[in-house]
Amino acid sequence: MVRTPCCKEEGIRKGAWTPEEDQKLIAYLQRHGEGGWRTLPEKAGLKRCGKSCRLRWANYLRPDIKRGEFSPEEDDTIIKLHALKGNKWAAIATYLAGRTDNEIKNYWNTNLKKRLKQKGIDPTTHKPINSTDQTRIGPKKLKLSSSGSARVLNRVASKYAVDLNRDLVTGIIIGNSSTTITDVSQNSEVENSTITLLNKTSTSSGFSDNCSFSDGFTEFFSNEEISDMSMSLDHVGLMEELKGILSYDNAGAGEIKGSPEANVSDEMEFLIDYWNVEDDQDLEKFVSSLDSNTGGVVS
DNA sequence: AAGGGCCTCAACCGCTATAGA
DNA sequence: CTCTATAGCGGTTGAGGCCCT
Repeated sequence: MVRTPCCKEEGIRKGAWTPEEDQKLIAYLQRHGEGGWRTLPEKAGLKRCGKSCRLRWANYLRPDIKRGEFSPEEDDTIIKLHALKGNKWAAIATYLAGRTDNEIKNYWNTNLKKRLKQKGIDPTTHKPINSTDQTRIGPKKLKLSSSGSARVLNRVASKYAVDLNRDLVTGIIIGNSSTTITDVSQNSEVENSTITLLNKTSTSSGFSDNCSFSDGFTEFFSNEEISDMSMSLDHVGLMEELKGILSYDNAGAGEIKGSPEANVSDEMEFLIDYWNVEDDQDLEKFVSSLDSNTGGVVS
């Protein structure tokens, strides 16, 4: 099937928007709200295609857009999220109130990327340049950086859950977990995902009792590593957040049958470049204890 | 002052995902 | 199930401004 281009008509304007066009678009959207982008231009008296109108609104005219320089905190958040998610600009934008995916993408390409390079860090892999083998040697404490630890968290979450749980863990890592946990209780999709996770891990002994994710977590990582990865949360806070997520709603074993299994090979694709054999071995040791309790190994 | 190169970022393009008929 | 419209995403482009020589 070949899609017809949205701007095929003659007389459709392209290029920079004039203040008059902006005013027409704002006025129309204030009266009628967002949506119906296909028919909007004609109704609003604009010689633009609907897509152009939507982008102009989403990236520039929306009243909640924050303009101006990025703060160091925002820089830090973008870098951490990029290490976790890659070029998923829309996903990254959800963690930065008032910033658009387009703005973050531009900022990354024009500023942050260069800055990382200047610091000797590969902006794609977030690993030091000219030391591609660095993470494969040396003791564990040296190879697990904060982003490495974050990746371990992601990997564990991925092993037991669908994307939404990984997002919750991401929330913890960048320090806005209270928001995401609040979202859990208000979003049935996230709730199901979280209960799925819980069921996977609680089918035998009960996850929040003697098969505690967070207990295993403290065995798996050193205090230094945990402290490193908690970033804006203290150690106890991080553990409590994890327990909170994993014991959400006190869902019992087997409450959800036939839940979609996380496809690790797909979900973990974003980690492949970062991961190394030792990480795998360490992780396997950790998760095998959970697997032996759940009776189900995702591979 | 001029002009060439570089940088920034709004806007566009091509594609996929999703919903509904 | 198929088809189509629409929304959304990520990559790319290009106009305009800035800087350097």
